[in-house]
Amino acid sequence: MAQNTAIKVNETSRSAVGRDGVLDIAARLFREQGYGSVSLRKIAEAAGIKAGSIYYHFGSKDEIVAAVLDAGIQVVHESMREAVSELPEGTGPEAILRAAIGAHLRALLDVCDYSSANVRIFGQVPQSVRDANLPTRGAYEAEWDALLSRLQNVGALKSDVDIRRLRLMLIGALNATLEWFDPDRGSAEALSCTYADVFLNGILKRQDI
Amino acid sequence: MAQNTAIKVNETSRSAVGRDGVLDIAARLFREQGYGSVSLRKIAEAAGIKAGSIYYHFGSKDEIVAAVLDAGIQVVHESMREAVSELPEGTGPEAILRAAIGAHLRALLDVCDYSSANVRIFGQVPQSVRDANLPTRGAYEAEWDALLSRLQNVGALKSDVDIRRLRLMLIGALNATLEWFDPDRGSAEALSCTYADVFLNGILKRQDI
DNA sequence: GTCTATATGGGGATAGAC
DNA sequence: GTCTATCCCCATATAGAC
Repeated sequence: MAQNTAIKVNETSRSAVGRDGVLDIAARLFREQGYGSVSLRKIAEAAGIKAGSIYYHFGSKDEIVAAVLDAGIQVVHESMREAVSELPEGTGPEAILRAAIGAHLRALLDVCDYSSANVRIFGQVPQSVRDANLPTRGAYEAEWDALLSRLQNVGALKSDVDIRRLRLMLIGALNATLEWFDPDRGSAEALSCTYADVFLNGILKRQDI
Repeated sequence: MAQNTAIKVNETSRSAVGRDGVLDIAARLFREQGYGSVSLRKIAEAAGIKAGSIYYHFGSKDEIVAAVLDAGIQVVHESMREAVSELPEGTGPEAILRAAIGAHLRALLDVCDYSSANVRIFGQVPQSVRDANLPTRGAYEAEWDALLSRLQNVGALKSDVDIRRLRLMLIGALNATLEWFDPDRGSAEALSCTYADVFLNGILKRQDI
C-alpha cells in the first residue's frame, strides 16, 4: 500500500510532476485530510518522489500551504467575477445574486481542490500563513462588498442590513456546505438554487408566492 | 513564559484540577488553537501538572477529545431544547424558530468552550473520534428535524424545502459565525436577530415590509 | 531534479517512585 | 494523583552525492 500509490503522468519522464504538480497533489491531500494530517512525506509519496526532493521546489511546508491558500481564493474570485460580468446587460438584481452565489458554490463543490482546500484548512494553519493569505482574501471580500452595495443602492436589498455582516453570513454559509455536500443527493447546481431561494426570500411561507 | 502560566484554583490544594478541570482546559485550548496544535504537554502545562499525569485521568488524547466533542453537542442541544420548551403556549412558528436559532448561536458564541471547540475541531480529529461523536450529533440533528417538520406541517414553512437540507444549511451557517464573530462589533444576541431576519424572510426588499 | 542519509525536535504513551 | 524518566515514532528540514 505504501510503495506504488503514485501515478506517473506518462512513461517518457519518470515522475515529471514539477512544482505545479506537487502543488496540485498537496491541494488535493489538504482538502481530503486537513492540514495537520498531511505531511511532506505523504505529499512526496503521492507525487512519486522522496520527501527531501520537495525542498527543491519549495522552501518549507508553510510555503506550499500558502501557495495553495492563495490559489484557492483566486480560483473562486475569478469564477465569481466572470459569472457576474458575463451576464447580459440589464440583468436584474436577483439574477445577479444568483449567479454570484452559484459561481462561488460551484468553484467550491465541483472540480477545484484549491478553493475547497482553502476553506477546509484556513483555520488550521499557523498564524503567519493565515496572515499571508489575508490580502488575497481581502480582494475577494471587496468584490462581494461592492456587488452587495451596488444592489443595496439600487433598492434591491433591504436597507437596514450591514453589508459586511451580510457578506460574512453569506460566504460563511456557502462555505459550510463543504462539510456535508454529497453529489449523490443532488448536484452543486441544484444546491446553489435552493440556497439562493432561501437566502433571497427566506423560508417562511408567504402569501405572495 | 513556560513556568508559571497555570493559575491555581485556590491555595489549599496545589493544582486541584481533577478530571473535569483538565477537560475544561482542553476544551478552551482546542477552541483557541485547533486540534493539531494542542499537545498533551500544552494541556498539562495549562492545568499546572505534568504531561504524564494526564494518563491518570484519561487513557489517550483521543479520549479527551471525544469527551470534549460530546459535551459540546450536549450543551448546545440542551440550550436549544430548553429555549423552545420554555416558550409560552401558543407561541407562533416564527418566534419558535427565532428562539431555537438564538439558543444555538448563544451556546456557540457566548461562554461555552465545549460547543465552540466541537465546531472548530470536528473536521480535524481522527475518523474514529468523529465516528464516536456521531450518535450525540444525530440526537441534536433529530431535534432540529422534528422542529422544522412540525413547522412545515402546520404550513409555516415553504413546503418544497427538504427538511434535512434545510437543517444542514441552517446549522452550518450558524456554526460558520464562529470564524468571524467579534463581540466588539455587536452582541451574539444582535447577530442572532439579524440572522433570523435573513433566514426567515430573505434579503430582498419586498413590498409587504 | 531527485536521491540517500541524517540532524533535530516534538509528539503520544508507559513504568515505577513518591 | 502527580512526579520523573524514558521509549519510540514521525515530523520538518538540511547536506551532499548522483
